[in-house]
Amino acid sequence: MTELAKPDSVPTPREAPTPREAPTPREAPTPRGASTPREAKNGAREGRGNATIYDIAKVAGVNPSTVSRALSKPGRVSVKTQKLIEDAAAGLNYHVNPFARALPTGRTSTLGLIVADITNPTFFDIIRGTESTAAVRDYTLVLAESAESAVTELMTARRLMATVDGLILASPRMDDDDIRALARDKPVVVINREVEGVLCVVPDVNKGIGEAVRSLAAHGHQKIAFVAGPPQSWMSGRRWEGVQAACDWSRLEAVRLESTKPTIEGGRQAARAVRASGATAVLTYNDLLAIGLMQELQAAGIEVPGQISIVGFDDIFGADFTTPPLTTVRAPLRQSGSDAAKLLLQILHGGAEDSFVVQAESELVIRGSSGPLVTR
Amino acid sequence: MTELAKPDSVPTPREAPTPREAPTPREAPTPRGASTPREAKNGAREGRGNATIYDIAKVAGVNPSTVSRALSKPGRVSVKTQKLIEDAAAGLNYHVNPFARALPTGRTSTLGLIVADITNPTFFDIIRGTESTAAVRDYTLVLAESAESAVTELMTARRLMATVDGLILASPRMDDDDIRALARDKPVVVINREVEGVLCVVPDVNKGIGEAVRSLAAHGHQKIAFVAGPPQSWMSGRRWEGVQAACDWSRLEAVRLESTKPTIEGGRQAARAVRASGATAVLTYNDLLAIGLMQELQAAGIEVPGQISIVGFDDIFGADFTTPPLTTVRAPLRQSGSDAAKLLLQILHGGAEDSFVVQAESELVIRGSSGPLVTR
DNA sequence: GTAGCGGTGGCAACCGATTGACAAAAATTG
DNA sequence: CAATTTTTGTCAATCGGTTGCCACCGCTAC
Repeated sequence: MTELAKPDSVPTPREAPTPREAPTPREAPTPRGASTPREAKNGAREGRGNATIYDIAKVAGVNPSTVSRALSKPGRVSVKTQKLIEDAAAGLNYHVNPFARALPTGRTSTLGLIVADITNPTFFDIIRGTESTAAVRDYTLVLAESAESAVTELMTARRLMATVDGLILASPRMDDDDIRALARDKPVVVINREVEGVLCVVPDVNKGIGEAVRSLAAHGHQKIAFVAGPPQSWMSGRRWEGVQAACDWSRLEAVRLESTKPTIEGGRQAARAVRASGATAVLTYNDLLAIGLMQELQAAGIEVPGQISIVGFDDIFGADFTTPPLTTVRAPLRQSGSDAAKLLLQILHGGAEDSFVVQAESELVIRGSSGPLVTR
Repeated sequence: MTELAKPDSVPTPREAPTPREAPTPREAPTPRGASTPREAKNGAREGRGNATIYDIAKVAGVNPSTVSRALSKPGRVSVKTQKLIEDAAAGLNYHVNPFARALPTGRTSTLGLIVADITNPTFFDIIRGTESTAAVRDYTLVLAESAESAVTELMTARRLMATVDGLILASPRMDDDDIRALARDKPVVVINREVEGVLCVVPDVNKGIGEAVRSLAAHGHQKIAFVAGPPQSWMSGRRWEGVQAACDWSRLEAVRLESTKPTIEGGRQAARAVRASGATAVLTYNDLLAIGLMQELQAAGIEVPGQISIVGFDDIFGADFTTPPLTTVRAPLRQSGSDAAKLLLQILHGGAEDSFVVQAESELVIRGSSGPLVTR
């Protein structure tokens, strides 16, 4: 059967297998790199490459398809053959080839995560959360960054789409429409932004903001400044609205100030505007701004919180290293990452709603940078 | 030939192609999910799934293999066909299927990175460096963590090995032998540890340590304590040796103290031993230990640096948030990550030595936590 | 005794791209 | 203009799993 006894060339393609006794054509030793004299000792599989289901099949004396079933469809084969195959697999130290599996099925056991800027510590916790939940379910995390550019982001997303089962977009910069287009292809979850028709994980900012404003009001502050983040940031808008609402409720005055960039440097630059505003308490779009602001104010001889209270946002790593430690509205970053991954996994397996917003809780963490005014 | 004269079905598989006129078997409309009545309108490729080289071939009127060559082997096909194919590809919005490519070739355009603990900020910069260089060369980064366990680490590494072209191990916890075994399979680069016979990227600790010790000596310190990291940490050992050598050279006394864990908490716990040691200056295995130590000493009313100088290691994010800001021996973390990726890419393409140690430079960053003793 | 039936296992067709071998066409040369 | 070399394109096999369909097996039931 399938005698490829041809001296060279003409490999007798798929010769008619006499139905009953023809073994698999794999029997034929036609090594891929026949040109390279690597001399593959056939049968023992010692050379490059790992064991395949065909090897297992040979050892266990069954058909490859049976091996495939035994290994992925529990209950589809008899316990006896199951054991036989499992033993053979263990003996050969078998591991499935993810690519070979992905090709026909499309399943890759891989989740993609795109962050706007790996440099930004806010994303550290999101990455952590995502990686750890993914790992628990035996999914691998693929990480990419968009360098704060909407174009790069879209390109990166498209590239990742090909290799992952689902995609997580953390604080995406691209259009709502682009996101929806992506989501039509494969499951997508967005963190820190609401997009109609797409699964989103957004922290409930209002609780933490309410706590912060009430705390400031209780300490006698009357005018509160909010240092905003980048204009494209959906979150920045929400936080400002939250601050306004909470101030209205507590009958405080709220003013909005802009920042050049949401970094320590940006915080430093905002100091002048803050002082000019006459506010005695400041909430900033994120912790980095708060830290920069505090450094600059302190350098100018202003007491924190004696003369001005500062409250940040997020509670990033290091927020408690400052002197005084930073009071901040903690966003459940790690949980958001984790929730996003869970949601994605749920869709991939159980199946869930197509559109849903998860509300994680934010809370005020009172440290040293906020407090009563000290009149001297 | 091949008469499998089954009564019905029988899609005439791989019918002997009369060499000259038989069209490709793909022509036959036997959709995969024939059971699901999805009614794939044949030819226009509008349903699920993306365009393939077969679609391009059909549009351009050439053979699929020609398409493959046009798209990956520059110069192998004529400019005319090249253009024809590229246009068709663009028109169909074609993207290669990475799995289909990986299956025969083994190339995945993916790099794996395993870190001991995603929680540890030291790794953030390594991740950044790796991701950015990988991205520049159009490689994707796959991230995994080993939860500080040698066993998990090895398992994770084995899992990743299947999907990546090369692997980067940041501060690995596993055996030298296990690492070498991994390296036999695919290119491996180790960061922050030297393993005989494996490519390594290790910072040259001595320069920074020398600067630190000389600086302390210049400020009149005579006895220096080193708070060590985990016993399994190769780096911790090297740093202690460096401190000893530098102290010998400057004729200072060096004592080694142990820590329970390399975290802020561990630093706090080390405060007692530090005070008991009688040293007036401390170097710690990493910044986290330094920060915890400083917090605890300050809480006990000790002046930093007036009564005791503290020097950390690494210069992680946030090291300059403290009051006083932390003096530290900066390790080129980001560059290490980047170098590791570059090295890997070099092996995968150009080819380089099999064993090589890259020495990146460390340097002292003087901030506020070190200085002269203030006798009162 | 035979029809009916659920449980098992085998066959072969895929998934989409790559590549060695080779043939046809084109370009070069004598 | 024929002989030879170089391009250029085609064929078919292959990577390693997955899966629809069918055949066969041993049982029970009528």
